[in-house]
Amino acid sequence: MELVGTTRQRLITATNESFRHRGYHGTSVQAVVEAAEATVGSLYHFFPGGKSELAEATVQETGAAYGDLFSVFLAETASAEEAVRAFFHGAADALVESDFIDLCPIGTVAREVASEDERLRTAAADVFGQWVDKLVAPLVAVGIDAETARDRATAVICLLEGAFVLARTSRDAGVLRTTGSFAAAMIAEAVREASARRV
Amino acid sequence: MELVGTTRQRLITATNESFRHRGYHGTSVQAVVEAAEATVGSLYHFFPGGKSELAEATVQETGAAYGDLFSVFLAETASAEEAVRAFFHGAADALVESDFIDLCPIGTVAREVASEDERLRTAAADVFGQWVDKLVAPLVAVGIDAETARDRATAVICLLEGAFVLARTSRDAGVLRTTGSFAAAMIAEAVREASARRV
DNA sequence: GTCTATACCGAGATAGAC
DNA sequence: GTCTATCTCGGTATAGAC
Repeated sequence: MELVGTTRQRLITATNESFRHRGYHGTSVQAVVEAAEATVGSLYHFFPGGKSELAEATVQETGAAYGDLFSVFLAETASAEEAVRAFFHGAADALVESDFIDLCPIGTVAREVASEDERLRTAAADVFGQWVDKLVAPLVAVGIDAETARDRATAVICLLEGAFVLARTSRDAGVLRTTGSFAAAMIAEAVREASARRV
Repeated sequence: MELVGTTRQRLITATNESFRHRGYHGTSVQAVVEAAEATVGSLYHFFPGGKSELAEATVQETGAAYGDLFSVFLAETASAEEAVRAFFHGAADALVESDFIDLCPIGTVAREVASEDERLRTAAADVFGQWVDKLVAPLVAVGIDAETARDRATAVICLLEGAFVLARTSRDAGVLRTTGSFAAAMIAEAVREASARRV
């Protein structure tokens, strides 16, 4: 693991890494502290709320990083359709390289604690909301109405999150590639319909 | 909770229930035993492999139950498209009724342990495979080629699994309904294409 | 801001009577 | 097949020196 950045950053990186392997309840603060080459004292200094607060920060920062990554794909490709396809394919590559580690610990953590840790649940919900918003923007920009754009974008995130589950479980990254094609096609279709309506 | 059936069945029911709230690592054998009104002795009698073996049986039996449920929808509706739509809508209702409990603990458990418990991972992968097979069958029956049928069926399961994550996280069952419409439309489109090719 | 020591609890699992 | 008692370990969190 990369031991870079401030103590706070290393703690978050180590937490994220552990979440990807074992989820929230499978992650111990002791193990996080060791992996981050920090101490429990430091952890409770930065995160007085303990494990839950550390998890919240990890979800928020990891979620934002994913959002930024999608923005990069949007900027580097010609359309939302292409960006979506590239994102799914990039995810497939990353999955294989990482030996099928969990690509979205946020989804895992959210499912584990949604019934019992409201702050952590809303943190995860906010992340998913931001991702949807990120994808809605370029769709609305090409003339798709707001509601349709939101439904399609949500479906793409569902497809992505579901493909993460199946791919990790079956150790088959191909799911992400075929699913990515559907997601891209779904976006392309919405764009076509919108431009046809404008004519 | 329903305290019915043999001790073994009650243990599995209680385990499933706890998985839906807290996942695998958040579930303790003691809590399971209490909820099932059994004892640790009984648990280790039926599941000598302990928690892991109990989880494996729970994943298998719960997975099969979901598969059977989909078969019922298939039998009671006129087409795979309708069955898919009905399944998603039924899930949305169940989610609200259950106060947004995890609708698919299998996905959660798989993500938590896929890197560390190979038997449990394959048990979950088998379940997802069976679900895909269940949906592939009626598609092939109406003339869709095997590969297309498999890709579409897989996408539907991804959509379902992803919608579970988002719906539970954001406490919004609407995601399951709109996503279900996309899933059904995707199936309907494949059916149309297949019949057009036959003409 | 970092460290160690420790309090306190609950985990999974086993033994052996019944 | 069921029960209780118990073993051993690791969990989160805190206290207080530095």
